[in-house]
Amino acid sequence: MVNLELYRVFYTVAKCGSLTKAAEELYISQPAVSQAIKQLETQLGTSLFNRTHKGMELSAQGGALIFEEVERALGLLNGVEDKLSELRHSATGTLRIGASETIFQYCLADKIVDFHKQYPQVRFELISDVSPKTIEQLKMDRCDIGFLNLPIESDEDIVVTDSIMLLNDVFVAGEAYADLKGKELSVWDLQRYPLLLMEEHTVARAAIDHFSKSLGAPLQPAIEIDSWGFMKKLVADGMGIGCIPREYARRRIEEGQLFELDVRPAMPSRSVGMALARNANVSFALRAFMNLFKRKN
Amino acid sequence: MVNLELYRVFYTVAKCGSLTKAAEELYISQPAVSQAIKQLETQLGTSLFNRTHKGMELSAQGGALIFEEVERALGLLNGVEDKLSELRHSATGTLRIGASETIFQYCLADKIVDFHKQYPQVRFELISDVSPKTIEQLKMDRCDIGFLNLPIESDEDIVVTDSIMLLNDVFVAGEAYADLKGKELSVWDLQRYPLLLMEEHTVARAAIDHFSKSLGAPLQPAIEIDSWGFMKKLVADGMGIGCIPREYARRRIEEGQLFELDVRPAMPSRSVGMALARNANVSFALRAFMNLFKRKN
DNA sequence: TCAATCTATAACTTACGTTTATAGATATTA
DNA sequence: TAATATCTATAAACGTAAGTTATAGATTGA
Repeated sequence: MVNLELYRVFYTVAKCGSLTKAAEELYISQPAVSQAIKQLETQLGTSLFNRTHKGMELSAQGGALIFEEVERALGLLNGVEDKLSELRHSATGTLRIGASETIFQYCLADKIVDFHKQYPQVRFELISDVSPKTIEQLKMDRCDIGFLNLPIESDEDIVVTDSIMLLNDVFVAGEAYADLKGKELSVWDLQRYPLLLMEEHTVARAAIDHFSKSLGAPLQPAIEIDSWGFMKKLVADGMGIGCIPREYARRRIEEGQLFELDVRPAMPSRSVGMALARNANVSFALRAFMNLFKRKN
Repeated sequence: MVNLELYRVFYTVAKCGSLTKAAEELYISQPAVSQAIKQLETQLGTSLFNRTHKGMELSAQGGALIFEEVERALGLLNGVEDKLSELRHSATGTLRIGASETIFQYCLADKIVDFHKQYPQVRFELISDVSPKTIEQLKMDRCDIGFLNLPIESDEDIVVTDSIMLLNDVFVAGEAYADLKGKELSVWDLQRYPLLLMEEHTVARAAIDHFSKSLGAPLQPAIEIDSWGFMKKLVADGMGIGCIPREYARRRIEEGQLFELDVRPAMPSRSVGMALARNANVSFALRAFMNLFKRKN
């Protein structure tokens, strides 16, 4: 098996037409080049060059037969270097983002649109899954960055970079409960109403459960739902009182379809974080995308 | 600039999915492979593999991006080795033959046809030129083998392999000179007839000149010609007496259009030789072709 | 918990590629 | 016809990069 470095020497000599010039180009001495060619010739069992007084020229039945293929091969390998280097120094390639549908919708959609305007060369791959699954995706190198509902279990292979958004869970109701507008309520008061809560095994639900239990007033849902959008609709239709991050319900609240109950104490805010696999490559594009979420001080 | 050998390691690891197996395949130790990959990764500035408990898998934003190109490049370089090796071990490629038109016609035509039947894969390049020029062609690597009218000046860069055919120059005439049939003649007798001789600066002419001068009876041509075919026609038409290798005029003699004069002493025979450039590659095809001219003992 | 399989790392060794120095060959210039 | 310049080839000495051995650490499955 031939040492591939010899092909680089071969190519350079062929292009320069001279051992001496090739040596300069390769930043090695002329005898080194001479020996390399000799070695390649013996290993291939063929003389590749005609030695003339003015230098080296490809022999018709040796070097000339292989020159173009060697050229293409070296071109490909150079391309490989360039490709990766470009990937690190300019915003190209693919950005694989993992997050829950909710986070995509409420936290990322705008950012992704903005980013795409600025760097149209970057392709997106959006992988929507619940936060624990997103962590798996990160570990399995199925996505480059994940956006997670915090807190998550600490994990060796995952680096949580930042908290990019605060979520404030609030209780909301529709016109059917207009009498509650402006009234100060406690968690105990809520137990008397039909509650619409996010389904179990979600960070949002865990937050409510933990909050209500720690106050000694566990809340039971009348209806469990797996989508914020659906919850908002049902609550607006008067099905009961919902618990939802204020940020997700902003529009309906502004439009008056929903109003926020004045529950005290308020639930502590949750946050959405940004996570990377510990050993992942951080491409230029990824870094640029992450910058969109830098805290503005 | 990345050491190209590292790509071979990269490729093998990618295919094997394991450092350990790649090490076996490459006949080097596992740590050597581990280090090579590490080195390639640092030189390319990117991690190429995901290390898992079951081995190495290409990372989506690293190795997977370059794998196919590396594969193609290595394929090309392997192809190069195969191509040259095939060229030495089977009859393929191109055979570039240099010779004078005459030699092509009278000595080589049949052989080339035979060879082509046996090795249809071999392409021919026929370069017809006078013998001294053919020597130049050999030196300049424009042909692989030359067929020359001997003798030639001895030359450092040329190896004359063999004498493949004897040429016996004889004097011939047509029916116009029928009275000379069967008569024994000397060179002096010939001086009285119009002679058709090959033009100067050819081996054939030099042979006649040398022969006649050494006998003290230099022969002057009435007509100088540059083609044996034309000479045969003119002689047959009665323009004079021609001097031509018997081998070239065989058909016309057999058909009775020409007859051979009984000149004594006869001219010494000349020969056609086979010549190679001293440093040339001898491909399998070339060797096979040369075998056609082996003396049959 | 033990055995089997991975990869990673450190320290040592060796062999390959490089350099230096020089010779030889050919063409160009005076 | 020297003398100079410019090629490549070769030998010997050298130094480093690549490979080896040995071992650790991590994960999986019996």
